[in-house]
Amino acid sequence: MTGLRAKQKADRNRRILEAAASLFREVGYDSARIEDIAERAEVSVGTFYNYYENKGDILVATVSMEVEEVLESGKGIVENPPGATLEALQVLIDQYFDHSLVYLSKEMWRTAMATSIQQPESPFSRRYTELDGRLCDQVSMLVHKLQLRGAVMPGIDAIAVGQMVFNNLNMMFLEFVKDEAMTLASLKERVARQNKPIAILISSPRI
Amino acid sequence: MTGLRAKQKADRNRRILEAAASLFREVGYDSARIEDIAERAEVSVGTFYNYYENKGDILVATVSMEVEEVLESGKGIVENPPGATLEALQVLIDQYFDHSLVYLSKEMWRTAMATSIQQPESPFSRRYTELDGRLCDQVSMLVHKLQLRGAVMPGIDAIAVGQMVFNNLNMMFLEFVKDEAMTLASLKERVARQNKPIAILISSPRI
DNA sequence: GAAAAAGATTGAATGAGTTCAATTTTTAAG
DNA sequence: CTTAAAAATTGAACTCATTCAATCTTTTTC
Repeated sequence: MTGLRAKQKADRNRRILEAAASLFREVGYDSARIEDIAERAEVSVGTFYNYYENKGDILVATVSMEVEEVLESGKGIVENPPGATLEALQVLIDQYFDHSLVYLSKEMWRTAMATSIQQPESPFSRRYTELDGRLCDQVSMLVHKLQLRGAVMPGIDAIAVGQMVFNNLNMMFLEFVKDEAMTLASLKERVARQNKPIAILISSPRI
Repeated sequence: MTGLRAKQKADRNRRILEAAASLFREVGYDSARIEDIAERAEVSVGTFYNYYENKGDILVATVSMEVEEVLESGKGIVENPPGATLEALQVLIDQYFDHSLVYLSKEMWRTAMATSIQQPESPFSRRYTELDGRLCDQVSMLVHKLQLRGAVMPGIDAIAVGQMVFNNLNMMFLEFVKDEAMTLASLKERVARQNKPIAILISSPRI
């Protein structure tokens, strides 16, 4: 038996996720009613709740897919970063930022972040948090890689530095999505300024 | 005329805020119904909404009062910080953390933060964001003060460093309130480790 | 292949936050 | 003091998100 039940389940799950993602994009998160999502996915409201704990949950699921892409695209940069410390950090971080608004609006980010904070125990919030952790690790890995190459001084705690740089950029991104008027360019600029001191200080002195 | 209307307004506002704060403390945020808050404040539900845009708003207002106290208590440390850079930073930050759970539960922090993210335009969210900015400035001021004293090297961008340290501790605090199992002690420990590299690097070398 | 068990779906009912037209209270004008 | 205008209050009605007992579908058992 291939499992009819499993197949139907996977199919319904996909339909619900797609229905929600498209509706969120079309009318925004708040105006998308569960009833509408269910209708578009051709299931009942009750079934929706069988697949997702609540409305916020499905948004976080949508966002998680996005973060996964960002994570993937960062891999290449960590594999083979530019030589200078500050430049390497900026290239990776700008990559993160550039990806952020391709599929998601600031409003969607706000709601997703708010949900993951408010209900940290829900399965999709856990996934979001876990992905955040992996992004953080990626930054630490970059610092470590630069250290192996000699661009960053030995003896520096790469993990600690990576966490601080990541937490800073994450908080700055949060400010960015909170402020509709703030541009991507000004976000990058500000974070670049913040990264400069630490990047210079951890770099090996030129001989 | 002293303005009967103004007096009544201030009084109602105080009653609503106190009713909400006490109810949140007694039964938690979710279980406190607007109807109950209104009843305890001796106003109608409609009046509640005349003073606060929504339920989250009044929690953010409560939390803001708390942050104001933290800000105040930090002043003394910035005025006269310990000599060593890392120690000075830790004393200030631990002070922040110790204050955080005196009146507010993790659940209340989560909801307040989530609300201020989701509705950044509401008046009380603005206030919360502004207070966060002032906390950030306080950390920058500390770095600057240490710089004037010679503990931190001249030429370091104190504002940039302060922002990074603050954003990091803020994000770590967010992780802390998201995780019911995480203790205050382990939060402090982790942040201390993260602060160590930057604190050492910006410090003036011992002669 | 029939019957029982397990797993999913369903949508009407529930409940809490939010709105708004009617009403009351306060202030300003004559 | 009376009256008109402005400001606030009120609570019943409304809108969704969420729940759950009844029903239907799939799987397992014999």
